[in-house]
Amino acid sequence: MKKRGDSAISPTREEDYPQWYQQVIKASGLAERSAVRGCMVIRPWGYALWENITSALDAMFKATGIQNAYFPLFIPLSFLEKEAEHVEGFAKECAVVTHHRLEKGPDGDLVPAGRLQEPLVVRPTSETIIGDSFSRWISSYRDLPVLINQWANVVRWELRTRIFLRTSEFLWQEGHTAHATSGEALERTLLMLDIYARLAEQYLALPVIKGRKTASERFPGAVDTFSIEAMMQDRKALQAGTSHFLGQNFARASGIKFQNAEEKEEYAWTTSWGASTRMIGALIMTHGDDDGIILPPRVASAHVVLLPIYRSAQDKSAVMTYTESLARELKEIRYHETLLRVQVDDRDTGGARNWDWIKKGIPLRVEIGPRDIAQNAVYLGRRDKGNTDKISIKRDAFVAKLPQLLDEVQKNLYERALTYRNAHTITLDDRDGFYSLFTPNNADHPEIHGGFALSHWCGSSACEVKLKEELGVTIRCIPLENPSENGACICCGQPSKERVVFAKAY
RNA sequence: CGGGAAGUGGCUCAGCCUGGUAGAGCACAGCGUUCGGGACGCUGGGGUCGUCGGUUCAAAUCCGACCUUCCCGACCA
Repeated sequence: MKKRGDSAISPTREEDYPQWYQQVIKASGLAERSAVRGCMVIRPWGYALWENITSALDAMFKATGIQNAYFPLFIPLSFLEKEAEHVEGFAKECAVVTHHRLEKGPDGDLVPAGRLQEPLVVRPTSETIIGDSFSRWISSYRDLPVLINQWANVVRWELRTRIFLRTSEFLWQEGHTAHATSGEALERTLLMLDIYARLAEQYLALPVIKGRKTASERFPGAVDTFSIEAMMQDRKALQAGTSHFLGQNFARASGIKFQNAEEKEEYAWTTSWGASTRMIGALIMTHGDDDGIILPPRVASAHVVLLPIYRSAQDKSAVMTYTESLARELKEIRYHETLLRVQVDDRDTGGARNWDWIKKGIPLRVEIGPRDIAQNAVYLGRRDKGNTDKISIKRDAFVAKLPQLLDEVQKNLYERALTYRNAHTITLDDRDGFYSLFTPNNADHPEIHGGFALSHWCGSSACEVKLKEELGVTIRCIPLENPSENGACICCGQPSKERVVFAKAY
């Protein structure tokens, strides 16, 4: 027997967190790097997870009156030039299409030909092209609100990519709405933020902080940006969804005007909001352990795998019959809004088979052998427990308890994550303590350190810049549910009325 | 884009300093023995050593350029 380490993934989180992240993804079969710079291939196990996330989100959107639509991948360059701050923020890091044909070159290679009169930008986000449609769809207050979402891919030519967290191309949804009043638009902005928080907490088992971004972290062209922020196991913050109140800035840029009930012409008030495949990165880094990823049952690519165990051909036929009948029975069981997703793995690959599923993060593993059949039972392992922590349970009881069992796993994951976040969220008022929290002991190979610091901030961007330069720490958000409290800025000591969340971030 | 490291069968890597046309472990296929177990034995398939160019009788090995990946930083809508 080949000896392996105590854990399936090497290095462990403690040893090298960034490397652990890469290895966990590789071992899980969620995704892999592609031949194209900075772009990933999402494999079936990862795409199933994404589909479960999207269908949950999509249902929540539609429940609030959102309709899906689709807009072009290409945006005329001039569109991006319409909103001044938007130009500032998006001028860089875009893929640009300049030609529309390939011709055979002198060496037999293909060379671009047919130069476009106006270059097309591969959408980094679609405010401008959707705004163009909105400007034609809207002419009266009776046309409002317009509530649109699109599921799409976008391209941002990031300099440093990381699978799921920041890839050149990624999948997301972007919602765009237009309203007759500022108040209604703001309400929509916050409603969508709530939906993201609900998705994170109830489906992904990620505790998040809802908050407002500071001016320097705001979406270019937005009046106000809100986000949900989660803590990863290296104690860095990850923004898992954003919702923007755009005021009338984009309406003005795209000419989205309407006549109000008083017959006066007005610009519409717009919002935009998005969540992406990055959420999968958040899920991996929040729940993963040194044996791989752990999928929360509400979105898991599959809920349970049946692992038949047999020796003789005779055993095999009995075990397979039992396994298949159990699989059929399980597939009928409802779990929240779906049916149970059941896998049967009858490969004869010894113990490696069990480890494969551990690394894939499936919530429940069920072994079925002659011994179990004799007792009309199954042998059950939970991914949120140790890999040898398995129990025998009567088949009937197992079937009856399954949804409840999955909910226990779901709850356990959420509570573990919340406990971790709370343990590393520190209320800090002294500057030295703040600096030591965010300074690693080994600068060349930083250990896991830091956390969320709840500290006062005077409101000046000078202090933000200073802390970012000296510590690499930024204000992740100003929590929405924030008690008013008098204090002194952690950086400059000027008076402050509330605490904000400081952290290192992805 | 700046600093650092690296690119050799699917994966992890050795070989490179001291040039002579490829190795290991894992994975994979077949057979046998096992088996509630990340099993063992035997046999076998698979790589023109990131790309292009240079030096040389000869290059994975030396030189140059480029590409890509990873880490840190800047950037991150």
